Amino acid sequence: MGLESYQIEKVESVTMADIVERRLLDYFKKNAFKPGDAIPKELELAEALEVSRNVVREALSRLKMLGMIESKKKRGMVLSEPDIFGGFERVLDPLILEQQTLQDLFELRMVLEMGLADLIFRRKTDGDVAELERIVQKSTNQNKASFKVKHEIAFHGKLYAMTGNATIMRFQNLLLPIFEYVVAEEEKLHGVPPISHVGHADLVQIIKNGTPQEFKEAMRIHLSPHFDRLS
Amino acid sequence: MGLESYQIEKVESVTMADIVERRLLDYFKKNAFKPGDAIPKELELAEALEVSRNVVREALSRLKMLGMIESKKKRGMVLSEPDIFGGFERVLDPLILEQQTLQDLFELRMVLEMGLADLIFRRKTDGDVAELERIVQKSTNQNKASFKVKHEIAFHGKLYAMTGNATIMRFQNLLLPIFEYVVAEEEKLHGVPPISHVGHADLVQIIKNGTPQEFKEAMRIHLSPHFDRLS
DNA sequence: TTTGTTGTTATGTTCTACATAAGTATTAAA
DNA sequence: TTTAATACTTATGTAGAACATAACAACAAA
Repeated sequence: MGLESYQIEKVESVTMADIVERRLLDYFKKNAFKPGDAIPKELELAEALEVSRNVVREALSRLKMLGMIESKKKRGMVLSEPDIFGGFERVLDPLILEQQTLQDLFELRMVLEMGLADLIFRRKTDGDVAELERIVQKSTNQNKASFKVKHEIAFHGKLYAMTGNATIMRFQNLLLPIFEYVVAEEEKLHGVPPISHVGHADLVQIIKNGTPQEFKEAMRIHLSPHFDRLS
Repeated sequence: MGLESYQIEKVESVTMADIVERRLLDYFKKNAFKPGDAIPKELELAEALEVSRNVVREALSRLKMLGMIESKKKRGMVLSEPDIFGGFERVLDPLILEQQTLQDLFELRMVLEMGLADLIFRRKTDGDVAELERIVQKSTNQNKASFKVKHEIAFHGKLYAMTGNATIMRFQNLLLPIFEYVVAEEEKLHGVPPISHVGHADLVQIIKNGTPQEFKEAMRIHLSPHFDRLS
């Protein structure tokens, strides 16, 4: 019988900084702290938690990284509106993420793109459509690979921008390098995917005169070369 | 003319820990570090960067929080597969996020839900459909509000699970409390939204016998009470 | 070969000291 | 009295030393 049958769980050493970090987060939630609220001084926290100031500073440093805490000399520290994707951004390195996670993120971006339709149609303006047409226009002449990538980013980026949702916009921008990395890896293995039957120009026409339903179907076809490669 | 026209940017004090954190991340990327690779000792880093061991430890502590680094006494530290949404999770407190961000995340979850169709149809199994039917069945009798919430979570959670995408699954689980919070806030303002014409039972039938296109439209109608309240 | 001992080493934790910026109070000048 | 310059105070930022602790390594004992 192998060792794994004993369900041995590896002992991950929990440090004081881990505990203090957890305690601080709980403390903020329990007391309904809001951005702008002052939080106790380092020495007070150290005393209350019965750890050294150093440990407290390590925990605080973590929350500062997330933008959750801001500190000024003499004034002390205040809770602040965190950068919601700050931690996510730091971790998004294709080299350190598992292949499966990269694949998952690739799919996630496609899922987003498919789901954008209703927001886009709800919030599109004539100006938006005009700019999309301008973007498509510029790409008809160019053929260089580097330009094509830029064009892809400009077009799909504009689609996200049209949702009027800054958070979704930011999220997709973070996902973009992962998407490109996975596409490049796929191309190494299976060659360049066939060009889709539905291009950007078609999508723009649908946004201009069509319906969300048509857009969803068109986007599905547009992305199908990628979709079809999923396991 | 207001001050804002001068584009005054607030001076955020950059600390040594901020710089060292940045340097470490760059260092890992530049040298193509992979999970499992050993990284220099604290003292070596401190010496190389010409800062105190304390500062190095603050920066390392941040990366440890993200799961990017693991350390063991004597053995030293190794790079490791980070928890991709670890930082995100810590920051997801409705009380400290801006109202607009909460709204954005609410929309993001709906966008996800709309976009799931193709993945679900591509990967559904008979067992999945059976379980969905079981979930719907159980809800027909119950009426209590608390049960309804649980049922919502079970049903939509199962939909995400059917995508076979652990990352998307995790993401939606993190988004869930935000979604519920926003729904609760909306109900305080505008009362309980009208029940949609398309219920869970209808969605299951479509998954069983219908097409992705039908599912997308059905999901749109199912979510429309929420959608219609968006600005 | 296995088990026990001893030393070594890198991280974990604490303590002290001082630098620095930014309020606060005090004093001097108008 | 009001204003400006001054010194004082305080909380964070940084540095350095010291010791605790876990885990590896090497050797000795069974």
